[in-house]
Amino acid sequence: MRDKQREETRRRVYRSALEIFRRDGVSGCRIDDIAQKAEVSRGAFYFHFATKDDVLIELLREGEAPVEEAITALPEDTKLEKVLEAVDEALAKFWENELTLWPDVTAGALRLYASADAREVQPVRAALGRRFKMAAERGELSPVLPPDTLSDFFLANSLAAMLAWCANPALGLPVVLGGVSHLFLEGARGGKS
Amino acid sequence: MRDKQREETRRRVYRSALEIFRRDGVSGCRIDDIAQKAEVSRGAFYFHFATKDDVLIELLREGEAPVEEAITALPEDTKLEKVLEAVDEALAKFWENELTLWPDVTAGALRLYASADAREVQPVRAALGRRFKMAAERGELSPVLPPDTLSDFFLANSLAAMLAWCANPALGLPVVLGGVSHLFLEGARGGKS
DNA sequence: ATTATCTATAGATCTATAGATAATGC
DNA sequence: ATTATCTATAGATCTATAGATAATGC
Repeated sequence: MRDKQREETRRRVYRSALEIFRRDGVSGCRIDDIAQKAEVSRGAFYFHFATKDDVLIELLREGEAPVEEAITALPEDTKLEKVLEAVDEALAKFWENELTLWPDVTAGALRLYASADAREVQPVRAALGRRFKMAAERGELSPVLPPDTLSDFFLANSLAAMLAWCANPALGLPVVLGGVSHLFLEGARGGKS
Repeated sequence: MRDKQREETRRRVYRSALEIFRRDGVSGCRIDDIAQKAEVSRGAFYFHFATKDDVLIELLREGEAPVEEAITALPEDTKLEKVLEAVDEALAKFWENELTLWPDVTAGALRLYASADAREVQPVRAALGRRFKMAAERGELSPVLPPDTLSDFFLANSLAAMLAWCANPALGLPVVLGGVSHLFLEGARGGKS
């Protein structure tokens, strides 16, 4: 009962915060406005979230779920190329309409990964790492670099692509992600078909 | 005389801000401490820099100069591989000891590039774009993607590599940048030697 | 009775701006 | 005289925390 109440308030604060972020920008908005929309005191915001960035990190975590599901939904022997296509599609679907928030989300993510808490659960990283390993065993990848490293490069690459897309959104997120992935795979294959 | 005075104060505020940023973190530090170290009023900080991020953007701009010089110092017919090596070296030299600041610098850069001011001078982007174009004419690159696009991908790639390096600095920045560039070139060549 | 959730609020810090000072232009 | 640089400070907003309330555990 208490748990339910807390989660309900937390979600209300969370959704209100994202609304206000989209309207006024993350750094420009006032916590008071978020609290007012959620019909709680300003203190309640800080009870649930230490900073504005923590709201964005929760959004980032929610965005990981569909990507992880897209990976695990595929048979284990799926060619890596198809796995990466699925990742791109899931990423694009979730973030395509968050152009305004994405720079701040990334900034928050950076602070998170650079901090000590980076050792927390990273479901997408783990799931994708497994697929890269299997692909390497099937001979789909150049053996020059370890599959773990390649997997991390791929994710960093996609992140960078989304930044590039923010600066110049005309191309559309699916096209940008697809282009970068193609380039990456060419390099990772290292001459192999 | 007035100009000289202003620039001197501005530089003192700039250097003090970076010192305090490194000591207390960007979001954690107080403007008062910066102003006190620079021996000016807090208002003087805001006179020269609208926000803390603007100080970081100035650092980013200063970091572009040595990279641009490293590019233009090479003969025009230098192989692209050598150009990228020079870029990596200049990047690593400037940022290697800024591990603490780099996540915040990137975050500031994102806000800049996502904003309307993104149309400002981007000397590195221009200089590197020229080299990619010349390399394409010499047949060093796959003709699948336009050289401009490849050039932007390379920069985004290096940015992503520096993020990855922040999360896991054990490898050392030159190694990480070199690895990513190698991977990129393999892909950009598209099977060509 | 104890604890988790949230409110109310004091004190810290920031942002915006009116005004002081000294250099510049005429 | 006018303008650019900087200071002083009022008002806005945030952060930290003491205390109220209501659910939980015994």
